[in-house]
Amino acid sequence: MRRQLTNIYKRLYRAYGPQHWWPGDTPFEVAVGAVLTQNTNWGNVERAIANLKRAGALSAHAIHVMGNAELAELIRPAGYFNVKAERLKCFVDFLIAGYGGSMKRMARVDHEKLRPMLLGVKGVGQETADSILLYALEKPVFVIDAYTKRVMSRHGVMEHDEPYENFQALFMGALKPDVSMYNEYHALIVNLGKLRCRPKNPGCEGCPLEGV
DNA sequence: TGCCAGGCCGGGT
DNA sequence: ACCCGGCATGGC
Repeated sequence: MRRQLTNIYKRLYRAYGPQHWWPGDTPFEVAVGAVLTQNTNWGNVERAIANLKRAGALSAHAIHVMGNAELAELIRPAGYFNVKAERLKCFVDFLIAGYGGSMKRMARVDHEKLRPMLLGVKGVGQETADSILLYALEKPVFVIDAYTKRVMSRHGVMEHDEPYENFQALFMGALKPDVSMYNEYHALIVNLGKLRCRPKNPGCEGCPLEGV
């Protein structure tokens, strides 16, 4: 299994090169993006983040003091804007209450302790928590998402309906903890999913994983 | 035009 | 412990 997972990584990396994720200028912006991109096209998230920046609202304090309706209006392009406004608020409340609004201070917490705390925030599920841990806080945590399940199940690594924890345990049991590799691996999978590994394309023609 | 996008929650079984 | 409906915009 270790061989197969490293092989897949090497093939993707050779085919597409480094992805330099996460798209975002600061750890806080990465965390905001992680919430906004839930079941949502990244392009729409970019508009929402641009709105926040233009309004000078891309900070823990600004979001903390903003009304839910006003926040929802700014993030409207990201979809589910009412729920996401509340979720952003919950995350920001958590960040302010525990770490004075500082991602840097939150990063000092051991990730095995921090992960369940993040999961306790309403609106932060496993993928969002792990995206924040890996991409905003640079913790060696492997992120699983819909693409990962789709790609890996298609190549016989694991059944698609296995739960998140099983996929994550598979990767983290097989691969040494390595922040930059975990970062690239997940980004490459998403890139692959966007490009061609989709339900309408069962053959994956020309896919770098052909035969794996 | 309909389907899909880097999920998550709450209520029901 | 699972299953499902709801949440919503924009691109193709």
